[in-house]
This record gives sequence, structure tokens and C-alpha cells, in this order.
Amino acid sequence: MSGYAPLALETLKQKGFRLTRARRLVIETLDMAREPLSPYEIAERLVQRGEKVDTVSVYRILERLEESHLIHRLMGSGKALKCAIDDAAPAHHDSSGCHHLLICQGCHSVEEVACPGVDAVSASAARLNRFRVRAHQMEFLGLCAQCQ
Amino acid sequence: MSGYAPLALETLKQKGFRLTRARRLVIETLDMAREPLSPYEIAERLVQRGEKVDTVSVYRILERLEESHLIHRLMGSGKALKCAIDDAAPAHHDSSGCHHLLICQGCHSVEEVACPGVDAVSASAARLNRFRVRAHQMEFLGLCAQCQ
DNA sequence: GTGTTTGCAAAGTTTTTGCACATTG
DNA sequence: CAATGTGCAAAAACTTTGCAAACAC
Repeated sequence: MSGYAPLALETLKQKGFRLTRARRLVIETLDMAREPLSPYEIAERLVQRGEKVDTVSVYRILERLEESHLIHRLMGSGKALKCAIDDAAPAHHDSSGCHHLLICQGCHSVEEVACPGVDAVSASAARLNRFRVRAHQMEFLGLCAQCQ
Repeated sequence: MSGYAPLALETLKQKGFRLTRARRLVIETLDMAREPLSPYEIAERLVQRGEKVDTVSVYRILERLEESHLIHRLMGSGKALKCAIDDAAPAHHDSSGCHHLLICQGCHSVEEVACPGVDAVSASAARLNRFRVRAHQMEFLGLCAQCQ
């Protein structure tokens, strides 16, 4: 029970999007999940709960959520994960679309991470290559505390 | 004309893989491309050159090339990109599967990057979360020098 | 010749598109 | 009621599998 769902709905409303049954259900599903879910998996979980949202709609809803920065999508799989928007430090959520995730290869859990120093890396890479960085995505694969 | 193709073929041979027409053609295609290519795209380009390699074979060949560290595959799309194995500093190619790419949202070109400082970031993230990092993947999205 | 590699056929999975209908504000 | 969003049908795109034939060594 985080404050994720209400906050997410509020954000959508503020952006001028409508609050629909389908969106509520997808957001709830993401909120309850501890691991990232594909559109298919989300639709499937809803069926198991007795609800039904078309897979196509889930795709479209995830697009909205992503553009509203309410979810992350894993680079490798495209699976969706709720942003930890109610977590302590808002520092990791700059406007540059900065994603830093610790992905456990044991239990497939995913944690968001504060990444001190990334900006320096980004800046130096940019300087060396005259590259204007708009966003960066970073994923660490390994084993979490429990799985080691 | 880099020395990529001959080097790649040599590497395959050393690993005990056979040097076939299909492998030569896929390697050549990757060598000539300036942007990453999907298996489909590789097969298509070959058709346009009057050659033909089945898409299924391209998939299998890319697997070999990847396990031989001769290509990178983009996390987001799975597209393949030749490793810049003949580039100046071999420093960016450590054994931890470290990929640092500058992906231009203008021309879709991709450049490999030396990322001084990433190890520190990785280490600090790991320390904070008691996470054992096995590999990290990092992609910078933005605009290259020409596209700015 | 022998074991690897390829091509083909086919099926499975994931994603996209178009449009009529339903719903939200 | 007007605009947005959903469901359905269908197609398109992508990926995998199994096996017989072809090829490299």
C-alpha cells in the first residue's frame, strides 16, 4: 500500500488525461507488483483477478504512463515498473529521464537507486564526444542482498 | 574500411567456429553499417545487395558473434552493432560485459564510449544497497556532434 | 566422412493499426 | 455532447523450433 496509485491518478488528471477504469486497474496492478511486468503479464493478472482490460489497451496505457514519468520501462525487456515517486529523496528523479535500476538476477526484483556520480560520468562522456546528452539509462545486473 | 571483418573472422576461427558464406556476409553488413541493425534489417540489406541469408540464420549468427564479443546488442531493441575492436583504447572492453553507448536520436548513429567514473558509480550503488554487481549497461540518448 | 551450419516450413509470441462503440468530463 | 479512450478484429512484425540438406574442415 504505497501512495502510488492515488498519486499516479492525480498526475494523469493534471496532465489532462481521463481517469478510466482501465487506467485505474493497470496502475493498481503495477502498484501491487514487486517485479516489472510486460503488457501481456498485466492483462493476464487482471484476468486472474476477475477483471478484464484488453492487451491492446494496456499497451496504450503504458505509453501514457511512461510519457507522464509514472513508470520506468526496462531497457532489455520493455517491462514496466512503477516509479518510486513517493520514496524519500526526489533527487534521483531529475527531468532528464534518469533511470538507475538494480536488477536482481536471482529473484528478479528491481530497486531504484540514487546514483551519485552519474552526472559526472555523463558529462565527461559528453565532453569527450561532443555529444549532447538528453537522457541516460543505467541498469546494474547482479544479485541483491537476499540472493547473494 | 576498418579491419573489423578479417579480425572477426579470425576470432571465429580461433574459437573453432566455421567460416561460412552466411557469416562472412553478416559480418560485412555489420561492418559497413553506421547504425545498429536488427536481424531482420541485416537480412533485408543482404537481399538488396543481391545476396541472400535466411533471417533465421542471421539470428543464429548474431548469437555466435555476441558470445564471441564481436558485437554489442542494444538493450532497448536487441539491434546489433559491431564492437569497435580496432579502436584506440581497449580499456572500455572489460570482461564484465560493460557497454557504454552514445545513441544519437537524430541520425541513430551509435558510438562506443570510454566511461571514466562508471566503476565508482557502480561501486557506490552496490555498497549502498548491498547489491553485488555483475554487469552494468548504460545508454546515453541525445544528439551527436553533427546533429546538434 | 563427420559434425557444424544453413534453409525452409511452420508455429508461437509480441506489437501495431483501424475503426466502431463506449465513456469521461 | 464532444473529445478521449477502449475493445475487437485483423494484420504485421519479430522470434523460436525442428529437421533435412548442404557445407566446412
